[in-house]
Amino acid sequence: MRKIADSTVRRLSLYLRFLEEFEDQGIATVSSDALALRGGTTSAQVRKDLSFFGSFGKRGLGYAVPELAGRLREILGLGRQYRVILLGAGKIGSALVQYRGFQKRGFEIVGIFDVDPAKIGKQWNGVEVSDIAGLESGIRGQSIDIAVLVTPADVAQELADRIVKLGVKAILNFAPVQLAVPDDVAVKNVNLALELEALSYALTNR
Amino acid sequence: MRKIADSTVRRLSLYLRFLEEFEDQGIATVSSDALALRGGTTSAQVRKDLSFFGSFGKRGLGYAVPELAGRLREILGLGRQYRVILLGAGKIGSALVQYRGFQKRGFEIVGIFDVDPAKIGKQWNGVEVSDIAGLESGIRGQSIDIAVLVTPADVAQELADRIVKLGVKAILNFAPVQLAVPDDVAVKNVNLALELEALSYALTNR
DNA sequence: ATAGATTTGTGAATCATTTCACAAAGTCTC
DNA sequence: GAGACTTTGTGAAATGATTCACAAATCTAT
Repeated sequence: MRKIADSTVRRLSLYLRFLEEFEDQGIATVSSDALALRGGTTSAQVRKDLSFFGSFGKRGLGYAVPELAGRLREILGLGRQYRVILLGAGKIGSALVQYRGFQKRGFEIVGIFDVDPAKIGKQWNGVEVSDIAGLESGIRGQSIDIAVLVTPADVAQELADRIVKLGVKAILNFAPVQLAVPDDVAVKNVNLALELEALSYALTNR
Repeated sequence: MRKIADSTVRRLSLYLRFLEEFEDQGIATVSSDALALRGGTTSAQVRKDLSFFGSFGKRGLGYAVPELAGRLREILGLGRQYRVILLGAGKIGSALVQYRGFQKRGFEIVGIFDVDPAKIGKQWNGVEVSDIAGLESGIRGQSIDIAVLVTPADVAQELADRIVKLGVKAILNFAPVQLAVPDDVAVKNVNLALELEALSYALTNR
């Protein structure tokens, strides 16, 4: 498959969200212009984004809302369950476990690991927190799709190495470090400090 | 000032973090190549990024670590305190309040607001949670630099409108919606669902 | 001092993304 | 069903971001 820009994939996710809104409102068809308006972009951008994957619209009419939503779910790979482990049972991890959007989209947390003896053994939303020392044996045989790294910066790389060795191909990294991983492992970073500093920059340079 | 790409600003933040690491290790000078290696980019990229703001290096030698760090702090506007309010006292909000990096970089949480009577009145890290109905009177006269939106999606836009009216020029938005704000207000989105779906896409299309 | 090795700063070239603009296909009205 | 109107899909053009490549500046060693 042709290389699709990251920005395009992000917009597809947005479009899907908007389509679901429209679906709830009982709207049957939508034009690229309406989608663009909702998402703060242009109609040409919407059509170009979709055109990478096929042609889903009807000229003169627009897109059938449920159909396009279905196609986008397919493209984004949302038609199945993903098995997720959480590395780090701190504040952010705790917030994530209870985040409903997680479950709703098919991302199921099947394991939580930490080093803190005070946390190990506790039940978190029906999942027991395990000792991270037993990571390898704990998930033996199970296939894990995504690992969420919510640890201090200084152990993030070491843990990334361990989960890569276990065959995990996708990492959502909250630790404020730049992870080094093989090319076939996808990493997305959520870096709060970076966002704040970008705001600081915006406030300073106006 | 010339328009600087968002990606450039993000990289500057990264460089600053690396420079601080080097400073801790007592390294006095660093080449664009060393910085690039640490950040997973190229030396030309580093030099180009910096060149938008001046020329800070010495040919044949590299960059003086503390000096460049200082310049970057200046460029990013990190030389001062920012007054931050938190809208929404949920799980994520709670995690943010205790996040040390926040304080360390000069972002001070001066107000927390929620609708839940069970939360109003509680002390969070020394800051009292206030009724969001009193937002306008609560911050009267105080200047607020940044608002962090950690609310359900359905009230996010309404709250954004209210804080924009109060003169806030920067918003960090955790709600999974696309906010509509005037051009002179900077918005950064942190959208967990989007990141997960980008990973889902990456896992699907390989 | 000189020669050779480094490393910056930056135009030019390349590569990537977005926007334009319009033919083709369809809808809607009367 | 004819004509006016809408809206898609997509090459081509424009804009934006990254990489190349090299002169100029400085350092190091002798």
